Amino acid sequence: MNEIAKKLISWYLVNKRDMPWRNTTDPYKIWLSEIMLQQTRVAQGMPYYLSFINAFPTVHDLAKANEDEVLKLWQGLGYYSRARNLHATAKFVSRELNGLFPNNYNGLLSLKGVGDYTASAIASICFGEPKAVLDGNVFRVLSRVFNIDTPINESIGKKEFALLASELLDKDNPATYNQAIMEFGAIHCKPQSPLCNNCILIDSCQAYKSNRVKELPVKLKKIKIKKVYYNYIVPISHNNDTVLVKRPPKGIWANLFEFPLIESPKEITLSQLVLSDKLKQLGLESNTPVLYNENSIVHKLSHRHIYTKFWIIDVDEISNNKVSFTEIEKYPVPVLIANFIKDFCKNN
DNA sequence: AAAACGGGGTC
DNA sequence: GACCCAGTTTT
Repeated sequence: MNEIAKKLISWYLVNKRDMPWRNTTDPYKIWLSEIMLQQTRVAQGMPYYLSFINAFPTVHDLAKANEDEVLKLWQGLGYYSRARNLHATAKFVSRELNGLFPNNYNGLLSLKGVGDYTASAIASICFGEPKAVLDGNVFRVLSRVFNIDTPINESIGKKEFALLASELLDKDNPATYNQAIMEFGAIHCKPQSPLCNNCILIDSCQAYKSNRVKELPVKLKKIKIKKVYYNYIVPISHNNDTVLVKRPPKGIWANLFEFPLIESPKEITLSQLVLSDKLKQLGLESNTPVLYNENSIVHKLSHRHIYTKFWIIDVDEISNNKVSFTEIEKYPVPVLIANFIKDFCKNN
């Protein structure tokens, strides 16, 4: 075993955090944890993992659920295609594979929602297959230890780091090694304020030697944030019913529920809202909308800022997509909508 | 190769 | 405000 792998594993055995998915090699649990932790911090994913295992102890239980139930439990975790792919894969494994997950990298890679990282993680942790994981932590640790400034989000960089990662892998113990380098990146070789003054790799770290730790890893192509303007129409009937509609199966918040939505190129006023014939299409032209929030609520996602206004309309009766406020919490909704419902119910 | 896809933590 | 997180899929 190479010297760096040896040090990482020694460090890991002493410093690893105790996590529920670290006490098992059950592919179902490892798979679930890996999907949940894609682009997600452990602290954020943990409560979701526990509630999923509680609700769906086996892949068969998850397979039997409705997609709405799965999305509801996923609510707030983001990247909802993960939840839909999770459910689809559970149904596939339960029904087509007799509940047995593929036991190798290539088989795992064919599952929906399982890419190179996740297939490597499951294959190594559950089956001891010598595949090196390459995630944000590994990019960071390797870029620093070897002082590599190739951009990690371009294909040339991915190839270079993938080669290096597989060379460094301890092929006799890929499960421990992979978790060790990720854990080391997560809690020691952190993005900001890495703990260089007390580091097991201090003698090996080329970036530290060159005082370049802060600059690594290099990532190019900053994402551009788009502004969008959402006007939600919230009908309220006398007996406390409202309307929720299901979003389309593609795009942001796919298959989640929301109030009827009118998008506009910029913020609009009441008169502009009434002029739009959308209200007519919705059959909600009986009464005048009342703006609920004086200032637009800015909901910030990584790639867009959503400027949101909620408009309340009193109506006599609701014909389509009727939802009672007493049952509204059963529907999976974006955090933006959940926040509104919470605030609205507090004040009414 | 680039864009789309969430929400929350940290500095 | 900018960056990042146990990335994958679609365009």
